[in-house]
Amino acid sequence: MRPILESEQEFICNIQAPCFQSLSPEEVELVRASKTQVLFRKGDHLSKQGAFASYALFVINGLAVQYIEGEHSKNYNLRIIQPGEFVGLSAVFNKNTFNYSSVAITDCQVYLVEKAAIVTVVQQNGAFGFNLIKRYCEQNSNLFDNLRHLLFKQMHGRIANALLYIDELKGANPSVFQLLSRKDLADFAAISTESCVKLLKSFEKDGFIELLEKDIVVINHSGLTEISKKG
Amino acid sequence: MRPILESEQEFICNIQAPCFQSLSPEEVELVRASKTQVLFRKGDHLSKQGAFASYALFVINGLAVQYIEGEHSKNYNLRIIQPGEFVGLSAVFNKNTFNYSSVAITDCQVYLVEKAAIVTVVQQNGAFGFNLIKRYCEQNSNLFDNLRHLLFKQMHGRIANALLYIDELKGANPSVFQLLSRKDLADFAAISTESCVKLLKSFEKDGFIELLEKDIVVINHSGLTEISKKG
DNA sequence: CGCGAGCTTGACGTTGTTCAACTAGAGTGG
DNA sequence: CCACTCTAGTTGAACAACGTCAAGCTCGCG
Repeated sequence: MRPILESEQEFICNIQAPCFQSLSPEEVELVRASKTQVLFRKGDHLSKQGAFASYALFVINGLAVQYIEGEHSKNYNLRIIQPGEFVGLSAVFNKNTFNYSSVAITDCQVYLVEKAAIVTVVQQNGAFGFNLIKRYCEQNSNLFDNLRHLLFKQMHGRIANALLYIDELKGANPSVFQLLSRKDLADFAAISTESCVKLLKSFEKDGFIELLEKDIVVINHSGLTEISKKG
Repeated sequence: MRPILESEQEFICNIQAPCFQSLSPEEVELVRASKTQVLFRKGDHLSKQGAFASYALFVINGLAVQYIEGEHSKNYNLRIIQPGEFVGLSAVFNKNTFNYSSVAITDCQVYLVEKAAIVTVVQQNGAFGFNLIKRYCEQNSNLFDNLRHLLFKQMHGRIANALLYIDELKGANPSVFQLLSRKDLADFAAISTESCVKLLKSFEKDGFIELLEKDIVVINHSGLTEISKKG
């Protein structure tokens, strides 16, 4: 992770992301003034569960995995963070600690925006707040979906679901699967690495997927969907 | 569930709840105009997972259980909704369906507020939006906690946690435990009713709790906390 | 060439669910 | 007032799902 100077032309991004559109020029200036741009290297932590946070992160570029940490290096992967998404917003409004960790799986260009700036803008600008609430709502819905899967599906359904989720990202990012180890995959489904391996093999045998080196190709999309639903 | 006329003096509540404090007189009027007051009877559904929602609910009075529905009547109880809390806000900003169910465990006086009114106020009034975001954040944090418990703790820890959670509400509401069946309790910990019964007995045997008729008294608070932490 | 990390496989154990049977109280109708 | 049914609670035994362990394998890298 290294800070990036505003002068390094190639890295300067205007605050053009859709979610900043509703800001007034002064508000843009405020955000711009209270942000730092940082490059996280593959493997770096963007956020660490439980750590104090005086800023929120906004991903310009790259991919990261958001996960919950348990004891004994048991993690649960919630989602893959893509460009245009916030990380650690909750720290702004609530606890001022991150309630999840996230780690870069490719190099990531990220804005760190100071909490105070975000709070100010939200209070001034209803439209921006509205946008933020919508994002929260979406996150909330996703958490509910996660809970539903964990509670009511078993291994097969959960892995199928994880595969389908990651496969969706393949369009924008053809190498997603190569970026993830078996343990990473297992952690998306909240199962052990060994079970993950066994299930992948059995899915391959049954013609649902193909395992090439590190890549995974979904062959029978609807079949997997079926499994994911049935549990 | 029955609607209540504004003229029924005893049921008229001003919008005095803390979260409405930041509204301007016109905004208060807007909310007042687009709300209905309803009495839900014990056992009525305040919200039904998946159902369309054109309104959010605001609980004035009474208790309800918020839960996620799975197939085969397997539910997971998320929390007990108390006076002053919103239900179904996510429907306002996001999907326009409820992503959880909730059922009254005592009679509940509730405001139904039209989505449009809330959206308008949020967009106009940054402070109100800010407040709402904070509530969301809190809900989010709670969901993370729920996930953490489900993922990393086993039966004993989960039930201990559920007992402690409900016990906290006993102050404001001495009869909470009587309002909940063993299945309800089990659903808070996401275990089977049978396991719940067995665990309660064993906790009683070990002097952590006392089982009286339908009430449960926590005797060894710190012991339960220990169990809840250890898993 | 050797070493270590990630992957793979099968045997075994644990956790917690399911099933079936039994009990106790609460209502209901004759 | 007594059978009756119905629901909630209780118990133990059988079973399934899944994790853990131990061992071997492969491939990239020093």
